[in-house]
Amino acid sequence: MTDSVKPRARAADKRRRLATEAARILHEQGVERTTLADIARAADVPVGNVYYYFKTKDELVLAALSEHSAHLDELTNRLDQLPDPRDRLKTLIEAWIDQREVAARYGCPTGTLAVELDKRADGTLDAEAGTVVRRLLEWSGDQFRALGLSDPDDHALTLISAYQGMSLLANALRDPDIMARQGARLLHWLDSLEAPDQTT
Amino acid sequence: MTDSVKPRARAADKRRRLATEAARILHEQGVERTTLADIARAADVPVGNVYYYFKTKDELVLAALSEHSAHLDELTNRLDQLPDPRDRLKTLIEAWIDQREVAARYGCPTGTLAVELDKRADGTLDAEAGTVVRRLLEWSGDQFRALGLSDPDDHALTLISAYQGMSLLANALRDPDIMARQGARLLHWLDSLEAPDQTT
DNA sequence: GTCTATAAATTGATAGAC
DNA sequence: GTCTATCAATTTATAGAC
Repeated sequence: MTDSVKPRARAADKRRRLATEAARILHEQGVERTTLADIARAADVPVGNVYYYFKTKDELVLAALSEHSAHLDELTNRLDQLPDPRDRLKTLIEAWIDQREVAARYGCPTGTLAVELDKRADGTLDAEAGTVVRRLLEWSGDQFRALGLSDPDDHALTLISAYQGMSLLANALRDPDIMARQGARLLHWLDSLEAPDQTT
Repeated sequence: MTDSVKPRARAADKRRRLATEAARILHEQGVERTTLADIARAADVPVGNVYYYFKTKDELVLAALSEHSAHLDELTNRLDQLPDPRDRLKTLIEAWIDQREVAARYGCPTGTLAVELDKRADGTLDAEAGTVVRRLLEWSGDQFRALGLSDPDDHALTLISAYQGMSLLANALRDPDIMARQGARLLHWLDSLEAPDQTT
């Protein structure tokens, strides 16, 4: 009875471990330079066994993307607990600054994945990374909208664009300080935004 | 006499053709997904002959980077003809907007290369893409400095970061309009910048 | 469900004829 | 200088034993 449960639990565990390690290694090494053997080794799973859980390498990439997507959900859910939309956005920016060392070393996980997946002939995964970015854009737009700002979606575009840009530059120049400086500027920018006066 | 010149001229031509096509194809397909055969075919050079001009694939990547670097030089030299630094920056932004279709399809050539080269274990090419970005940062910083603005280097960082960010988003979402909208915002931002009053 | 062995294909790079 | 043929290594994916 107990024996029939354990293997199943371990099987689900292996799948999760593979997805988790895939997310980490694909971020660090990139999609093309990462072999299935790399991921299998990190997840402590024999190479041939990988195909029992993921039929192709693309499916593993997709699983990694889902991991990042889940992390994003977790973060926005936590931010939604804050009553003030402006505080939510500020806390988001502070989270980016906190991650500056990782960003300087490997870039934004979703952003670099988007760049890499775009260069693939397949065409099946091209849009997937865009979906994650779009969700972040929509959540940000909601916050600007709640603040009563005009053009909330343009503000969201500016914010996320700034994040992707500073991550890329921090990564290209290997300088985490870029994240800190541009992050501080974004915080100041947020403070300067005012809703149009509705009383007139 | 004339015969001895022709082959030499054609040899230099082949090298240039290889570099030109490498720059184009590496931008479109990415470094890892582009084979030497791809570049050789596009440059109309037999595969085995490529190694006479470039000893390794990395050297071809480096040559492609030099091409992009030369294009950047050409652009800034042209912009330097304009008397007003602010006009130089505005014309630069307008050039970005003009390239929106290419950016939406393949991203910024230097930016995507920087992302890809960072993911390589080699370590020899990691810094090379950063060098090109840094030159653009320095040129921009010079313009802000000429305008008498405080923190010219931070302004440059904001500008180039915005460019990289909007290119990445336009590419990830396959939407050239993002370049147009964010470009317009940058133009407005440039107009709003004022030098600190020196008379007081 | 798990794992080993190996197939099948691709690709960076070289040898050597012309 | 130019090109063909090919090597050597890597990597995705499968077949089949346990």
